[in-house]
Amino acid sequence: MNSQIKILIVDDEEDILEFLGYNLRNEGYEVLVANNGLLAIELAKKHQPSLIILDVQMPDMDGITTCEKIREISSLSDTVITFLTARSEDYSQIAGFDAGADDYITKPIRPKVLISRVSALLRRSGISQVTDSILNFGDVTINKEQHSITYKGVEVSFAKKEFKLLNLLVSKPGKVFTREEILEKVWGSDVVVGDRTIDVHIRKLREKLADHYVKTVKGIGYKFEY
Amino acid sequence: MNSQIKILIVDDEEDILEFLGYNLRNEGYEVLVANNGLLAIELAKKHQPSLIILDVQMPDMDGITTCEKIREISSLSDTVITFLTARSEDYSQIAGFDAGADDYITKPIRPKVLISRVSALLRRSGISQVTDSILNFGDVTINKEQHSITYKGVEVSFAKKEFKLLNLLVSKPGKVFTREEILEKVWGSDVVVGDRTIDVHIRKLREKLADHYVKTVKGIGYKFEY
DNA sequence: TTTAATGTTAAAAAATTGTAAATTACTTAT
DNA sequence: ATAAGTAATTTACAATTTTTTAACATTAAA
Repeated sequence: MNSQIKILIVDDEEDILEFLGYNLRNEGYEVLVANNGLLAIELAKKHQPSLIILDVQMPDMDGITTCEKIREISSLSDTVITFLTARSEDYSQIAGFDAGADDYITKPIRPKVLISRVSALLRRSGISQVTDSILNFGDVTINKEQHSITYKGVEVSFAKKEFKLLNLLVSKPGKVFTREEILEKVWGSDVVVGDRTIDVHIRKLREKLADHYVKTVKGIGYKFEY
Repeated sequence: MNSQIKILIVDDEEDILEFLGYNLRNEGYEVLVANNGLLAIELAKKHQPSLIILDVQMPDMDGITTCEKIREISSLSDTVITFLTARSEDYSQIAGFDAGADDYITKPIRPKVLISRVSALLRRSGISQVTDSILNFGDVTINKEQHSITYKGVEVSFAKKEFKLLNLLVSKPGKVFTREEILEKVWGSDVVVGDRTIDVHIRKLREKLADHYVKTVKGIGYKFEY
């Protein structure tokens, strides 16, 4: 179910808000609306929607500016932003959306197209999974929200770094993460640690889960398989 | 690397084909060209490019018609189509979307804009991730991201150098790589290794895959065939 | 046939990773 | 503020895997 996915619609035209809102609510999304950029930013901060649909042309603060401001908010880095544009609008105007939009939807809007576009966007950014924040891999279940992991049904406690490391590996099962990548993503780019630190943490994961989940690719790095 | 993302360019002007082709190849894309709609459709069917760049104005069959025909081909439903239009052609921009295009690029084309637009399009449609790292040669499948190779469906483990060597050979099937080239690309220009080192590694490849994939060209080097 | 080039094998050398224990850094509760 | 507990890192060495070498066999082209 979509029941907990939040979508924020931003447009100065009441009609559009209603039209989009109606259709999206119908699909089970939780819909928030704003008729101007400032309100949009406020609502976005407060509710952390998964998706923001943003009209380009608005009085006071236009969509592009709003988008840029939203992109500066780190708590919203996972939020997908899509523009709403009239077909006639010169693309170059929209082109500034390198700045941070993920897609654009052109008016006039056909409901079916809207729905499929929205669900594709959410799927693509992995939000439909993240939002319920429970991941399952074989005997391993990860609950990001609760920061807990169960192996074969029983809860296993993971220290902070271990959790982060496992989450990184699990974020793309099968993909090999190089030592550099791991250092960068788990420890941070500026931190310097000894040669064996990663190995030791990998070992902890293997101790707590079955060995076969975390695989060494010698000379390259590690990957998660299940 | 982008090395296996295919882009088909369709334009009746040779200059444009060359210009676009040069710039896209430079970025690592595999570029196909067609100077008319019929050839475009044929090539598209055969190679299933990720992106088709289609000039609107062409003799015989124009871009819009071509686009409509391509959109009827189900195997190409994931292909992104973008039009190429002169800035002044306003109508075609609108008609283009109805015909099934995903975007349009206006002439004159600036290389950097082209590149960023293309990568944005591919990113948006999730293609860069999906296609990115899976190569197929007969019974051999190479997944760079997973750093894994399967032969006839079963995974075979390749050490780092072996993997690198196979990838080099495979990067241009049929091309003969001299020993010097191989040394340079796999070992690096400054490394000095004995005479038999390459042979031993080639042997490893042959052990793990069927013999016939890696062929010796005596006095010159080795090539990959399938 | 001759001969330079390549194939084959096993073993040595080098590189990389695994592990346990000790140390240091942090947190938490008293 | 201090002690105790937990987490993170380092160290030193073991184990494993990869890469190279070297000696000899085989092959294909001139």
